[in-house]
Amino acid sequence: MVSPHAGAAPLPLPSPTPGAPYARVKQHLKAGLAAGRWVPGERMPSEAALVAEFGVSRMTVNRALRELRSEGLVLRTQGVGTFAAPLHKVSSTLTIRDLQEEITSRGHQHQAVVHVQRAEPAPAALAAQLGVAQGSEVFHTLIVHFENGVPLQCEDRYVNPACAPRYLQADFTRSTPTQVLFESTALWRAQYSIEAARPTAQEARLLQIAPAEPCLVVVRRTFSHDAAITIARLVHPGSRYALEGQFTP
Amino acid sequence: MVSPHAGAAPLPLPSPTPGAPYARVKQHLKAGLAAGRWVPGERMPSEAALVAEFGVSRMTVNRALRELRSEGLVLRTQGVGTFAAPLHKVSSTLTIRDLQEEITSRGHQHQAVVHVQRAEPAPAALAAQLGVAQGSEVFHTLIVHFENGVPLQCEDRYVNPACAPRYLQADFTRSTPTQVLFESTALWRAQYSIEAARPTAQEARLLQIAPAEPCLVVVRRTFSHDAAITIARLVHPGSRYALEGQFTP
DNA sequence: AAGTGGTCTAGACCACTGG
DNA sequence: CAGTGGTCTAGACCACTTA
Repeated sequence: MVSPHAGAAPLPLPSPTPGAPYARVKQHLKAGLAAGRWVPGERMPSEAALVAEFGVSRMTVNRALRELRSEGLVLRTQGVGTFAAPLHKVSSTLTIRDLQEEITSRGHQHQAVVHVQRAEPAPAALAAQLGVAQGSEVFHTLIVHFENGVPLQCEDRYVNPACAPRYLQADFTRSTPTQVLFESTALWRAQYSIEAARPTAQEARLLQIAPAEPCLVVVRRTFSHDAAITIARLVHPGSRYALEGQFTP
Repeated sequence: MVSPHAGAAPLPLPSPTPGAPYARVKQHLKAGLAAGRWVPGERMPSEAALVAEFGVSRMTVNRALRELRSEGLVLRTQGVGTFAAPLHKVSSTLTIRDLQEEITSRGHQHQAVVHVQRAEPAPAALAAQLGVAQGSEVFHTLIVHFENGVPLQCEDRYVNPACAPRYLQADFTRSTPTQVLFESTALWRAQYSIEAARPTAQEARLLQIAPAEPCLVVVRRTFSHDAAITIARLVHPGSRYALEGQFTP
């Protein structure tokens, strides 16, 4: 047969399962895993076995298995075999969205009030984290974000000037620091810390909440290669904001 | 040439870049994106162009591009082309680990105290969320987890009996509810909500904290297919616990 | 030595988009 | 129509593990 499609019968062929062959193989295995057909750690059919079972080429079943592995559903070891992944590791991932994107996607109005936008000498601890000389100037912004007039986030941010020399020229009532910083930078990595804490006196005032109200505090450090780009402290009133996410294996 | 390797020159050939060809193509594009060679939204080389440039087969560049898309770095549209992904979406993912795993991986001691472990008639709201008849019995556990003797998490959990009939027989001082529930279930999905809030009076007492201390509250609903397995409210003292995570594109 | 996964190729057909 | 991505194949060579 010259090609998989050229050789197909001219009839519409009641396809056993719709979709591309690699997807059918993948779906079959996924269903088996969901049904507990293979206990975690148990050996699963080899590529050769699946080739025989489905009558497809090895590349096709290989792709199905490769994707299942990238989804964390199976473990594969060269020379050994494919195994159902032990799902004991209940670590999962949560999606964090950009606040402004979140607000506008809800169809609500986003508004930003800029309280600080200037260069400042960096305190020692901060200078170390940003990787700049102690006492050298860094950019500092303090912005409060509103959703339909309600203060939702207090964003206290320091930026490494070497990474974004024009940062202070931006109009943060129109675009957000995130947009300004990352519109040109393509690849970066970030560290998060999420905790519950009381706001500082200033934060309570800016967010118009009681000083004792619990707040969700996200600290985000962003790096490009090894240079630190920015450190942000994002404070949200606990009564008005929750991080939500989904996880599907 | 019969095979890519069979046809290779007998010389060791100073390989231009180490690694598999598809990985080289992928890495080349990734580096270009990191360097800003293509502005977000800009058109990138077609598969045919990359085939010519790297002297590899189309399947190979296709795999590289497919993986880049699954990593969210490029967008592809059939009949149109491949484009650098707009990085405006600064949504990122955060890893949530199982608390017990976290404690033991720190080399610390984990301890659990069980305060409630019984079947109860489900309140209306809960019955709806678990998808059981109102007033029917559900399993309820209330467990406090300690790290080296310090209370770190108050776990209030309801379980759908149909999904785990033997749940109440477990010894939760030895294994955790998570382990008991998911040692057999292979595929599931979960919804998270993370917020800052004050503890209830009972929670404050169990966690040995002041009633006004901010707490990090994680509510996790877990489903299998469409049946709800369990709903858990995990309360952590803000002063003792933070969720931490990394994000790399 | 046999079995397994990891990878590559050359060429093919298809569906879709755009001019 | 030409160009693009989406997919499949049959066969190949390799590295690795296990017996």
